[in-house]
Amino acid sequence: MKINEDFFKQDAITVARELLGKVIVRTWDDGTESQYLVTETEAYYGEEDLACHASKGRTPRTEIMYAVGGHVYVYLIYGMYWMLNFVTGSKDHPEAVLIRGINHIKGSGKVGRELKIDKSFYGENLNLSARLRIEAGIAVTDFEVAPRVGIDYAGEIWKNKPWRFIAKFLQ
DNA sequence: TGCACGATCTCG
DNA sequence: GAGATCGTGCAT
Repeated sequence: MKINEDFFKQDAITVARELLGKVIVRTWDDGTESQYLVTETEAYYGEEDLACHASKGRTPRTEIMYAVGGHVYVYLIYGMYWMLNFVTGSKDHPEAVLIRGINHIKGSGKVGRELKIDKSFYGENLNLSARLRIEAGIAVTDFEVAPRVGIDYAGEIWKNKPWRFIAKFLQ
């Protein structure tokens, strides 16, 4: 079952938590589908969040984060890994949720590789996409909260925000 | 027009 | 512990 299309209009922290246990459905070029349960996420919230790419303002790369929730934000990191994010919140307020883990797969770089994410997914609308959609999955009430990973440059305040969510099942 | 660096992973 | 590998943002 498809989720409410207003789901991604909530703030990034809420969406990151609620995304645990949801299902990412990937439709491949040959028409077959694969389903992945979301197990780990991170929230990036607003220009004031120094760990958020939008903290440097609107650029061609971050532009999509300023769109209303429900769009896909992807970017290349370390020249080899495509990171999958979902834009959240309202128009003109940059927020996104990074998918760090699905099923048994841990590590956001591996998530992008498993789902065959690339530049062409940038800006995709989840409510219209033929390749990617989110469906209601199982309720996750047992999860861990932790600081985000790999953002030492963001300074004490932002670096320590407990905006990483890890589902406790299947660990 | 050039350069340093990253929301990472894999292999020694 | 280092290398792979390249788009982005900022300095020239």
